Amino acid sequence: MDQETDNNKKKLDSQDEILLAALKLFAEKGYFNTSLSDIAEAVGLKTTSSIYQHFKNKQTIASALYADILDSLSISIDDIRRRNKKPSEQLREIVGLLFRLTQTAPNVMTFLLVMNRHEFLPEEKPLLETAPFVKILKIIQTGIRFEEIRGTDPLQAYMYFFGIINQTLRMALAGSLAKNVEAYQSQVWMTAWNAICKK
Amino acid sequence: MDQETDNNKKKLDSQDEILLAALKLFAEKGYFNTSLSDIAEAVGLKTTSSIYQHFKNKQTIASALYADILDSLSISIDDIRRRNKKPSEQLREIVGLLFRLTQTAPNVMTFLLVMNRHEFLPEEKPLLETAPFVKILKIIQTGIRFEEIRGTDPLQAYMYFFGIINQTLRMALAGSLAKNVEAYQSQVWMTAWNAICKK
DNA sequence: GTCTATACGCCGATAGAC
DNA sequence: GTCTATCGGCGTATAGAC
Repeated sequence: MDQETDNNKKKLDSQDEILLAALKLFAEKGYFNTSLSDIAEAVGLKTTSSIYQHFKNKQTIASALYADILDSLSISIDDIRRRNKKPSEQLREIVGLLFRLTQTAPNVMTFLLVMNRHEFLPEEKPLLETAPFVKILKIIQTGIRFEEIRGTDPLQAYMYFFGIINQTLRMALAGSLAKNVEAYQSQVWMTAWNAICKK
Repeated sequence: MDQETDNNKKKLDSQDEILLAALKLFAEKGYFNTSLSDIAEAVGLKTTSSIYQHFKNKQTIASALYADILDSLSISIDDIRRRNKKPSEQLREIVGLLFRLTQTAPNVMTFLLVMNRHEFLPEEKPLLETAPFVKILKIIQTGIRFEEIRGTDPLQAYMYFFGIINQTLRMALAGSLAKNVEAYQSQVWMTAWNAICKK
């Protein structure tokens, strides 16, 4: 491995370290309650100056975080669509993914589901207009066309279905649930699916 | 009306003016994006100093706001419980109240449903442990006992029912719905109730 | 009760040495 | 790439005149 590649790798690692630390702090204390000093300290830097080597300012950290999370989510959903044919199966797997993420990467889910991003990222698109969620709406749309899902408005079906799913995940993230999130998964899925399925 | 009463009334009015302006700004821009100067300006004051006549600091404004909203909500729910016997009817009216509030007082609902209060009011109880929501859980509990609502865990029923309700209201507040909120009310109620009722 | 003036601290951000 | 040093600004909060 030549020097340039090594440098690039090192730089990417540093960036990811910062992003990871920022995500954790943002999710735990909120964007406005975490200073660049907090982030610097979390990655073992003595000053905030070094952070500016990787990011223009605090906002771009959050912005990069948002992009990364949406990207990986989008890829996962593409994968799910490829591996499953029926919209019901696709939704079932998406629910599985979200529950798993809530369990293994709660900070990611907190960033997605509980933080008010428009307060610190006013330029970014709302979640619903974002690639992965447009794909989810497409799945629902297909479900309606194939008469797996009732009604005519995909947004309304989304509202019912993910209303239940997201409320469950939010309560899990808030620590309001007695048991492990995944203990609720099958029952929550059934209830949510029942709210939108045909018959 | 004697002078003292007059003074008291004047003072209360000023406080309420500040609270109202703060609520609006908090809901629109977020707590951390609104400064005391913003609030002062909104109520026609030239400096922040005058605000300290009524509130110890910025936090106590938010705190008073939270208390006021929960109080009035609690009173409304008491009223609903008095006027209706069956849990289903009580929940039906609570849904009506929440939809109406979303329409007529969106800032109140934004403060309740979308803001992350723990970020600026870390001492305050989470919504679920709060008087009005304890009462709602009691209603659900009674519904289970009287076999109107299925299942055994009130929290889970809450999750399903208000998952759908709150997601609808949040989307309405975010401007993601095509029509007026109240246009969705009866359909949303049916779907939410169906998710928890004993068939 | 509202104002002027001011203090203080923190944070985001930059310049430049090493 | 990380550091020291430093700046400017904003926001909270206080003291005290009117």
